[in-house]
Amino acid sequence: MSEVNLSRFNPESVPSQFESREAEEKWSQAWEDAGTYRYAEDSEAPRYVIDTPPPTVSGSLHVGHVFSYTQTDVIARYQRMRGRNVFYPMGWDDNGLPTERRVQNYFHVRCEPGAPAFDVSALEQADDAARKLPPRKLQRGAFIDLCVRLTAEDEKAFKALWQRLGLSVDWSQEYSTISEHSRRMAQLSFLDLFGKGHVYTLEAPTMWDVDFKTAVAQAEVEDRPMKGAFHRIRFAVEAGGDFTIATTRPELLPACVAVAAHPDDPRYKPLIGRNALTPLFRAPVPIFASPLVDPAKGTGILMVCTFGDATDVQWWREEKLPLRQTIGRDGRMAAVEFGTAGFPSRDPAAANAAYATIIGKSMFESRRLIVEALRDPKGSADGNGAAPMVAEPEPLEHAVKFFEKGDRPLEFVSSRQWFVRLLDQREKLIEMGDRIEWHPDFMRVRFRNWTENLQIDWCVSRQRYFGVPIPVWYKVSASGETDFASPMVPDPQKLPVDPTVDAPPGFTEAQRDQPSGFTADSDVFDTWFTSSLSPQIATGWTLDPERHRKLFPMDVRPQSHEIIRTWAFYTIAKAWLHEGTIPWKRVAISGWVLDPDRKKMSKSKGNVVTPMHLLDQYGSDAVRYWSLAARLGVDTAFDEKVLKVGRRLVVKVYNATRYVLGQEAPPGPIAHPLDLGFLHQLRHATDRATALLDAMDYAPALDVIERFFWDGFTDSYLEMVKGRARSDSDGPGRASAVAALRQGLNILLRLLAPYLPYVCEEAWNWDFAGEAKKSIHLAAWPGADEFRALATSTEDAEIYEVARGALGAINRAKTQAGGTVGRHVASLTFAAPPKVLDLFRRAESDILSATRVLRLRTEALAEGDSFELGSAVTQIELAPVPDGG
RNA sequence: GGGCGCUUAACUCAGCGGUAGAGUGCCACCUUCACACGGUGGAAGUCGCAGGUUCGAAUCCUGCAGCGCCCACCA
Repeated sequence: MSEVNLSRFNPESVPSQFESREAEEKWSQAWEDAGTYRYAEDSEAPRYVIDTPPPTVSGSLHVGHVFSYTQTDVIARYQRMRGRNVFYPMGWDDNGLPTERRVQNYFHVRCEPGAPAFDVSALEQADDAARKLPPRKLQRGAFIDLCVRLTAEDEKAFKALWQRLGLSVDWSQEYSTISEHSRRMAQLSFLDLFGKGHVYTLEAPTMWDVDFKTAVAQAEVEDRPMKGAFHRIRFAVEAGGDFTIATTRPELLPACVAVAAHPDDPRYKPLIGRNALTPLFRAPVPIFASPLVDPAKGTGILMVCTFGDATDVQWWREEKLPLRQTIGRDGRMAAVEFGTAGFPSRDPAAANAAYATIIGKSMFESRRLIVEALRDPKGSADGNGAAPMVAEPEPLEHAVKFFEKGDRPLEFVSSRQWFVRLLDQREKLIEMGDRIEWHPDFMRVRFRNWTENLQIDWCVSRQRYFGVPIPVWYKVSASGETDFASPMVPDPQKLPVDPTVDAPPGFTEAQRDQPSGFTADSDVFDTWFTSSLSPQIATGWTLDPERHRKLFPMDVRPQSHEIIRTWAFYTIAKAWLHEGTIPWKRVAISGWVLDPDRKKMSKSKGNVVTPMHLLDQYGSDAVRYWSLAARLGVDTAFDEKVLKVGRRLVVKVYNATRYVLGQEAPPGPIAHPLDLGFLHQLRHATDRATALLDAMDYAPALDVIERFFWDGFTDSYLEMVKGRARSDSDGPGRASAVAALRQGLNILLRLLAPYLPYVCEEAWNWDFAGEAKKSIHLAAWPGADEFRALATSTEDAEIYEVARGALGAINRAKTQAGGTVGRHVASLTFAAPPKVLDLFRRAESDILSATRVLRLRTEALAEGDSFELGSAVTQIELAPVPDGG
């Protein structure tokens, strides 16, 4: 039984149209003031913990952000209404190269570890005069301060968008990946891994970006198709004879250290074990056999250089070949001298003359010059009068490795780097991935594939400035040699440190870079090293073990699929290495927003849609509707029509509430079978939506809720009870109708609240919020107890369904007879089996009132005959159109 | 080259073993007292192609094609 009070709501007291912009401003402020979405630190209520993706704030905002973040928010809101203590923080990823570039330009500064201290607090944006001077050099701490300052502005823009969009984030849990806290966490992570032996430093050939001048990790590398050409170049055999190799990188000829052919290739078998002589440089290099050589590719015999590609690195290791690094860290040809131990040559004078032309030149320029030289017969290794280039270059397209943010191909450069050991953890990491629920499930395959195919340990050191410093120093021997074998790390209590500024334990600043003193590791961590700690940063980890225990492992990690191999992978790796567990129970992978031509939106293509004007035009709720109509993991073409549909729903919710709350009746129970039947079916819809939301299927749940709202409520039930709800003669019927309308609306608003937080909050507050004005977003999700109290039955539901069907059948008959909705029907015959007729009669007056039928005849069909409710109207006669006036 | 996903009405998408669905758009009608950002009704699809399993397939299996994504040693 449910009692209703006389309505306290006057529809005239609210605007006749929903003003989204005003509602958004009003309610986002109200929620923040009231702490509606605050995580309750001390509560023992079950928690729901979200590992929010920190957006890169230096990037631009586009609809993709709105799309994926809204999908997380609906889950947060649902769980909150289910009574969970929701932990929903927001981080900002301000760490990394994009920010570094912006800060350099904005303030006209450069970072240089070891630069003198400088107070940046008064530094302003550089003006033209300042730009004429060389950039100011800053030590790392000062540079980081500027980055923090500049990104604070970007973060404001993001925060404004998130608040406008109605993300139910707990803003007291805000963090950024370069903050002191995050730096401390990253360094603690390093110390923990260091103590457990999971990190090591090594001088080795590493993938290197020549523009950013830093090492990069496998996860940040992508293949891009590039035009190239096979160059067929004749080598001499020292004992006599020659052969022709094919290469796409002739500029690496001076770095050639060996020649390889397949062991079973009859053409080259006699050469194995002998020495070849390179053209131009006359370097003697061994010829060895390797099954990795494809006899069908090129000429079937190839030159091995340090380093042309990953196979070169492998051969270099396996065959213990010498290192001849000609490409410098800037991508230009380094100065080397032939005729020395490192660069042997049978004709040093000719070799040096040839090499002199390319010193300091870029890779492409060097290639051009070397090819030109190879066309000259003088360059041949055996002086037989023929040019080493035996044919014109044969164009081809091949995949070349690039740093994902880079513009020029990666080179393999030997350098000292820090690595996290992951190859030895592959099986465990795969196991962790399998323990996690992936939504949608097929995304787990991406994780597995990546983990299985991991080739190298995680290179975490970067030769950059704006990042978390690697907290390491090295001893310098009495003779001035740096001892990389035994790195020194700081006291965990003293973090964060900057080793280029702070001295290691037991040393003083005066001993920096001195014999018998110490030297700093001047590198910073890969930004993923910090980002992969987003759960630990948010919980406080070892700094607040009790809090960490409550929040970790987390419930869900929302993210997009292109960073499974980075963010998801590294976060799983960190949780495993640090605590031997998974970081979260579920991963929710959002799809991409594609442009209407189904192409990925990207700044370079110029097809990016920015979100603000959409919010202005359609309102946040409608934009959210669009985001939430798309299932997890499914890429969706941007379609403004869906925004219109969302807007339509918002307006309908607003108007339906205005109407329902305007109905008045004396208190009375919900007793009419049609009313009970309506609520019974609403219960069904609620149960289905609840089950779907529990499985994170928010989009199908929205479909269920929305469909019931339109078809089950506004288009049918509401129309049928309009008459009874203002009846002067049927007091109990009127009380029942008004109570059921209010009850149904109350429930529907709560079901829609996670999707359309603004309009639902607005409508809720007209009456349902009560004296306390408690937010709908803290109201309970409609549950079984609530419905049980209504004592509905399946028979009621049958009455309601027959009534809906009859309404449709009569409307159809009316339209076909040429009538309109408002036209009265003089007489109508409704033919159905007795059982259906019986159900029909229980709601007859409501049906007739909604369809304006004046006189009804019923006709009982034989039970068991085929019968369709849609064609139950067997006769209809419209009433005459009343005279105008 | 390997893997994953998608292919259903003009458009955007649901359905995933039992007689083809929604919304938009289109057509007709309606100033009906919540809402014209509305209402009522209608037309519209051999569910990418070819096989197979089944009493029955858009739905399961196999193969193929197109699109997209992820991955793969640049000779």
